[in-house]
Amino acid sequence: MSEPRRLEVLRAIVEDYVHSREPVGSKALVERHRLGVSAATIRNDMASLEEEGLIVAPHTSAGRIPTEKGYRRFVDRIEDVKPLSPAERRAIQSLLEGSDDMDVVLDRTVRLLAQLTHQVAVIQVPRFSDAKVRHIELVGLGAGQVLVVLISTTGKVEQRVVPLAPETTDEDLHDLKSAFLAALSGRRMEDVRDLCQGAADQLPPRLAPAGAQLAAAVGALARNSGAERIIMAGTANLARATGDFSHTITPVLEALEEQVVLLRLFSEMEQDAHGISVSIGSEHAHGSLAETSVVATGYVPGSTAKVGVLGPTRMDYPNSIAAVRAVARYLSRILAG
Amino acid sequence: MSEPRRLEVLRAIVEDYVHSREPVGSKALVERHRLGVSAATIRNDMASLEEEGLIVAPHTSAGRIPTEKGYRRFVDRIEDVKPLSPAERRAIQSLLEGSDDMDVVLDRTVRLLAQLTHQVAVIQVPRFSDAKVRHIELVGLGAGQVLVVLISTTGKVEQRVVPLAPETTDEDLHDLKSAFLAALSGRRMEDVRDLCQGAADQLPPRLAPAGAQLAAAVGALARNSGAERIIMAGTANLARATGDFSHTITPVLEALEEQVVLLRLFSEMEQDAHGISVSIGSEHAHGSLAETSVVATGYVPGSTAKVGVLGPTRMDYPNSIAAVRAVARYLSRILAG
DNA sequence: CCTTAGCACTCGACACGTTCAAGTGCTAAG
DNA sequence: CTTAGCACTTGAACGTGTCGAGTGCTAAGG
Repeated sequence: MSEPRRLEVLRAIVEDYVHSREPVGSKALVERHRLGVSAATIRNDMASLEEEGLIVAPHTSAGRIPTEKGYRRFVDRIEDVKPLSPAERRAIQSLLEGSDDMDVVLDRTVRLLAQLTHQVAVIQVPRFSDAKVRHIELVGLGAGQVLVVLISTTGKVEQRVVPLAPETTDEDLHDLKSAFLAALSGRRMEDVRDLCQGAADQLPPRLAPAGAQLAAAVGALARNSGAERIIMAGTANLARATGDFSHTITPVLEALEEQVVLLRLFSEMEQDAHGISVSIGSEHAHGSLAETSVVATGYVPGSTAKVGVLGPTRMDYPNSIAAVRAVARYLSRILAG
Repeated sequence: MSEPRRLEVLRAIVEDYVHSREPVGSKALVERHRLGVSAATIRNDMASLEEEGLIVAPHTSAGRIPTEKGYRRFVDRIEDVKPLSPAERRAIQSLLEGSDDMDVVLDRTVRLLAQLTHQVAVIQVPRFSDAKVRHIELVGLGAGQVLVVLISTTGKVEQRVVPLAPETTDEDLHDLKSAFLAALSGRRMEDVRDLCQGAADQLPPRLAPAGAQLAAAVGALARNSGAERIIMAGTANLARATGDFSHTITPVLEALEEQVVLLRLFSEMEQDAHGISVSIGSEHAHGSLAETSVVATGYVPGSTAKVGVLGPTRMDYPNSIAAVRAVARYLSRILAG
């Protein structure tokens, strides 16, 4: 009962089960894989694997299916990521080339990844904690409304419409803009809120009320600029992959709408040796994602931002890992260029 | 066999079926509704309704379920929209008050509507075809990159990062900004593209290459500013409502990801007497939405922008109509204020 | 002409028993 | 350690019979 062969059996079971969605038995295994031994031997191996908790039999006379622990062992044993097919490489290349706005690139990427893996693809947009204030613009819209625009050194733009006393003139706005610009230009986004306060306090009394309101708005924008956000695509794949278990898809869709859950999950994942994180089923404590796995990796060196896919525990891990890694590499190359 | 009673029977069938999801028979009908006649009479009425094509029996000895035509007749007969419950009114009021950025308001609204109706809620963000250029800003980001910001009179901000020859100085940028601003300020968004071309042509030769690039970018932004967009929430409700028909939920989710389908659908809907559009099942030709209905209405007087819900044909139309109408009213009030 | 009671009829849902085959664990021999 | 053989378990599939919901029809009554 050699250990390497047992793991080979586990691999075969996982592969067949992912492919067929049905418990796989000893006989089918020796037929589909050249294992060089008979079904009886496989049965002995399976018994050991079951004792180890890597596979289970749903009922007495059915084949075995991998447990979460089994998937984990399987994933950990993946040594070299199989490269994508030329067609897939071409798809990535053609879809992502043509430098564009970051939001556009991320949007395309997430769709592409969903298509490549047939899973739900997710991208956490990078946060740039070291962003600084590059510019501020106050634009009167008439009707006592002012549009406040805050631009960071990373090219991120936040805007908000603020109601202001109608008697505020364009000159007043100009003065206010100068004051805020002087106080904030080049400062770190995290500090903006406090600095706004200070700037507003030093304004001439005539501008004080407007200044206070604007300070609050700018502060909110700065905080907003650091807000984490998630974009995704391919939720339809979830329905297709899950079969007819509507009770299992509902909580997942709910969790996906609550971006907070995913953000927490991402932040808790630990990268493995290949720089890719895989979280399987109940390994993440979020109950609504009990039967789903996540494969993710970072794509911006300095940041915690991640890109990945999410699907049923019974998913094609090698393919997902390969696609996620490839997409992340292209992505970071594009964003760096 | 009075016509009014027959329609009353149809109403009862629709209501019961929506509630129970099971074919409803004559006996159950007289028990649950005070129709004042016996089951036998109801049976005669049902036979007529079936002949009219308003209801069908899935098989010989089952109750009847409404056809699309039946739902249509039912919806057309809704005279006065039942008002929302006080609790629901309060929910709307408390969630939507506190004036904020439009995107934030729309985001909250779509979630609220999904919660109120237990359906998928959809909002088409308004396009403002009469928007004019309010401001342009060029912000150097270093590394030969420039952030182009285009602000419309409606407070909409579009931005894009453009690569530019690194030797372009801040002064050059200032000149370019002045040139574009002079050419575009106050002009209609639709004309921006052509005007950009003209402005770029008149630049001094030194700035011509940069100007051409920027002109292209600004033109793209202007067109982008008019792009239609859709936000939605409550996809999990779809899974819950659909039961275990995974084959019916998949194409719907796919259609929802393809915003184009929804935009087309919205544009093709015709408002009924109450200003609310209801499209039932195959009334809209989009195959993937064969068994789904849409209830929608406009919420910005001048625009085609719509807010609505989407769900299975077997949905609670009165409630959906009431919620959509109420939310649309609050929304337009907020956006107008 | 409409309503109603009664009745025969249809047909899916359900419960039950039987068969079938996949798959296992065990044992004994190589 | 591997393997063939075999008894055993058990879910899935199938056929059968019963049950009941629901219908359509007919004939009688207002």
